[in-house]
Amino acid sequence: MRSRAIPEATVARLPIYLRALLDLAETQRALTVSSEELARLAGVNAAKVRKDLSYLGSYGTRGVGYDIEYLLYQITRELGLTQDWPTAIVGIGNLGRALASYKGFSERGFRIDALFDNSSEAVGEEVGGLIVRHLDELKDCVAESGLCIGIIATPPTSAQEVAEHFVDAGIKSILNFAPAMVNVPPDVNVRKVDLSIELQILSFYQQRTQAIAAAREANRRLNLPSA
Amino acid sequence: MRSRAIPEATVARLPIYLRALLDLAETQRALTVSSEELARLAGVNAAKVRKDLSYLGSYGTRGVGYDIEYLLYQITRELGLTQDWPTAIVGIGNLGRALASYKGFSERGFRIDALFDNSSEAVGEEVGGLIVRHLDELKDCVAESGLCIGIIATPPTSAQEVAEHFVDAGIKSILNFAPAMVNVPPDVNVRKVDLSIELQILSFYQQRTQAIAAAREANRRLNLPSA
DNA sequence: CCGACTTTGTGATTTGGCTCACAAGCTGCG
DNA sequence: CGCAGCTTGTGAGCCAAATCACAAAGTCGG
Ligand SMILES: NC(=O)c1ccc[n+]([C@@H]2O[C@H](COP(=O)([O-])OP(=O)(O)OC[C@H]3O[C@@H](n4cnc5c(N)ncnc54)[C@H](O)[C@@H]3O)[C@@H](O)[C@H]2O)c1
Ligand SMILES: NC(=O)c1ccc[n+]([C@@H]2O[C@H](COP(=O)([O-])OP(=O)(O)OC[C@H]3O[C@@H](n4cnc5c(N)ncnc54)[C@H](O)[C@@H]3O)[C@@H](O)[C@H]2O)c1
Repeated sequence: MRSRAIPEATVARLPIYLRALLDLAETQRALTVSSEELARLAGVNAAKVRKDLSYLGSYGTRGVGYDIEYLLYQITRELGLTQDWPTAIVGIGNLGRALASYKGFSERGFRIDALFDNSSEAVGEEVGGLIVRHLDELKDCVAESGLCIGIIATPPTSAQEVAEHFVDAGIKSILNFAPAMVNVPPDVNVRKVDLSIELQILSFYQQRTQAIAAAREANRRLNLPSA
Repeated sequence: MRSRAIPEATVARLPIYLRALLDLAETQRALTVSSEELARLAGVNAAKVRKDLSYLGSYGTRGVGYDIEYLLYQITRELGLTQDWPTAIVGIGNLGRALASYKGFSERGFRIDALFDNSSEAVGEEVGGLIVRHLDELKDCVAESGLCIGIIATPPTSAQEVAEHFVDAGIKSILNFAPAMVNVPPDVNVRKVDLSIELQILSFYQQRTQAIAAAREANRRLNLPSA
């Protein structure tokens, strides 16, 4: 067995390769793909693709490329997507509803199995083919149906509370959409998705280029050489 | 003027500090905050906070900490959030609707100003106080109301097409929710948010810990020393 | 005003990941 | 079979970012 330490940065790219390979497999233009082409599809450079794939083992053939089906299988296996991951969403508001009715998750092995809320309006409602249950039922539900992944889609003020419910129920992987930090024991893995942050980063770079353009314009008017 | 090159990693954390500071400012417990406390609130370590803030200038006071209001203002300015950024969403389906009715964006200076779709069902409908318009009107609309940021919330097959509409209309900052690469000219900034990828990364680490637990269990049964 | 204490700001070092460049290895053809 | 042409796999060097560690600069109590 080789060194079983795949760099984090590589893990984060495997799903991108996976998607690109699925697209390739569908359009059946060829049985193999070169690191060059995969790089183009994934939007990274070829050396990075090769290095990333080399952490999984030597699955390519020199002079030919990578067998698409085989590579698909290996990445799927490495990411743990050969099994389904029963997933629960807590907080069935605007975002929770969108997530609950999204087909793309189950296509990738994430079966949304249960929805929870604590408001009497939401509980009992049907969303995306599931009945919304009360948060209090979470623990029993995890015990019964072996839920593995928890998604937080409540307002930020409730995020910590919901995280604690998840931890208490034995869930070890949490995806948090609320713009708030949550504290959990070290054996629980939390990932945060913050959509506002992405916009703010865009804002930073856009402002910067606008500022540069404005400065250049000002210089031009003053007949100074551009910096 | 000091070295105007803020590391990317720092830029990505500024919004996190901003949020933490806003929380602090609301609960008015103190006028200043130490790097230690800010670090705790932001979920990073204190040295990193200090180094990040030092890129903006020396806004702290030794022995005391950082003035919350002043730091808030500086980060806001640095991120370009002293102005509003008129934003458009294309693709008013499940996700687009959730985004359109989300109040958190406008609170942070991202005013959702226009919604577009290309299906006759969606066009004309009212969502979050705005009338959905046809994608063909995008260019005129950008010219009129100076839209700055474009959000793609269409299926992946349409992502490239929508991106080209944005580019054609002169938009320089794009946030892409569709799981697909888009190619744009180098002066356009695209950020991608892929929710499935986050789940897949969780899956990887969960599978890994499960595998380790299973191996340990197997060893125990065989009366071998644990690895 | 002094000395104990707190907290910043930043050089120095370490770490992790990216890129380059090329030998190794495969294919196919004459 | 040998050679030309690809493409992988990976060591080496490079660069950005994380962390460390501490002097500098402030506060506060007496
Ligand atoms: N809607 C978006 O597009 C969007 C975008 C970015 C971030 N977010 C974030 O996602 C989260 C959800 O956003 P939303 O727009 O869906 O909000 P929402 O107000 O529409 O829905 C929140 C839901 O959570 C439920 N809830 C509240 N406290 C709860 C608790 N303790 N236990 C269980 N359920 C609880 C509420 O009953 C409600 O149904 C928020 O944190 C928001 O900041 C949303
Ligand atoms: N819904 C979710 O929770 C979720 C989660 C993760 C990712 N996504 C991604 O976000 C995107 C949108 O998801 P959704 O669930 O809202 O899909 P959806 O099918 O509900 O909505 C897509 C909308 O885009 C419109 N559209 C299609 N082609 C268009 C075009 N060329 N120009 C303008 N409008 C067009 C459609 O008319 C529809 O209204 C998808 O790419 C999806 O993969 C969604």
